[in-house]
Amino acid sequence: MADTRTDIIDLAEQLIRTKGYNAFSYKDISDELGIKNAAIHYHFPSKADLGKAMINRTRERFIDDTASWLDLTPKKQLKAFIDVYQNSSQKNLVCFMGALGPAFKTLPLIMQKELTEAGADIRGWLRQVLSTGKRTGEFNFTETVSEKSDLIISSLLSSLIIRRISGDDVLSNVSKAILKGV
Amino acid sequence: MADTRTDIIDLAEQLIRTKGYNAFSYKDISDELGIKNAAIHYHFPSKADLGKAMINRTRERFIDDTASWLDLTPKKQLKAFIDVYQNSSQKNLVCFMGALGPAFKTLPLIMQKELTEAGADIRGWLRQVLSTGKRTGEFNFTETVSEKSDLIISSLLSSLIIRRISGDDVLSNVSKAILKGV
DNA sequence: AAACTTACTTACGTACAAGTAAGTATATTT
DNA sequence: AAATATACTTACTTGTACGTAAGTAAGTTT
Repeated sequence: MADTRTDIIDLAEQLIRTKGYNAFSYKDISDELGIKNAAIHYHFPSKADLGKAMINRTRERFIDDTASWLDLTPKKQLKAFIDVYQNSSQKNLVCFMGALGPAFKTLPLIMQKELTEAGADIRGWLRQVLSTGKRTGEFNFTETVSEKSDLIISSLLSSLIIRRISGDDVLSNVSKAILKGV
Repeated sequence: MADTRTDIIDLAEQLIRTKGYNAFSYKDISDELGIKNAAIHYHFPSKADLGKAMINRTRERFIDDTASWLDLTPKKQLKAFIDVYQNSSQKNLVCFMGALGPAFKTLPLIMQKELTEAGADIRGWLRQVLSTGKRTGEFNFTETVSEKSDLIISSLLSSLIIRRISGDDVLSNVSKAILKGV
């Protein structure tokens, strides 16, 4: 039983994370799914609606994921978080923030808003995990929580981008450096 | 004395680093410079030629910059390197790798090649600086040189991207974390 | 002075993108 | 059985992009 709407978001996500928002078209999706471009407009009147839906779905998945990690220790939560990037790295996909962030200003406003909120979700979660780990003594980094959090999230995000450019498994190095330094 | 060719590359660089390669057009440049789009085609027959020229100029600047830092200690060289990003952060520009990397596959082959080489230049330079600093004892990080190098360059690169999304001065945090951990 | 080069402009061509209005077939509700 | 909603297709409009062929005006070289 094909759920066309879901299929469209799936493909949009893949296209955005390989080509970026500005370089994919409804035709890329309609060709792949064997439908007409107007069928996509039926589900998502504008391209901005589709982009927003994709970001929103990712946000909801993140909330579900982190909820399922609640019983883990901070270090294991951090590892689970890194695993999400590992998964993307294997598929040679950049994350949605890496895909959409550089051209932020070109995005429709409803996408900008959704993206900013998604980023705040993720950064907030990571700070909270690092903070808890430091309090319980599992972590003993010397930087502030904000500094460490931004260092970690930044390095994860662009390890996927640099992989694109260099072909090297940058995430592997970054992941080891993060875990040694925490 | 107006050097149109240089003006075009200047604008292309700014546009690529704010909107990305796929979202800027010859019209953006011709309007701004008060010339016709065909004038740009005169200097750069294809958009790929312009993109390649912009990357190449950045490469050459990097080579000049690092050459001028040769007498500095590794730590001061690292600081000078971070300053380049600080400068971009103030102008709210992402770096060229952050701008072009995510949509790498959509780029013309001549740009892909130039970009890959530019990335290798930068990563190679940083590894060498870290390696020297570790040997002389100025640095005492516990990670391998490759791990540390990739951590640093990744975190610098996307601190500019996350700044776009969040509005926060992420680079300030990242920069402090890097210098504490080296 | 004739030939040539440089740095453009004018005027197109082709392609493709987002989006829309109207029609249609199938299933569901009343 | 009639009306309505769902999930599309057909056919089109409008806008913009990259790129090119041909022309031109101002130097520069021979």
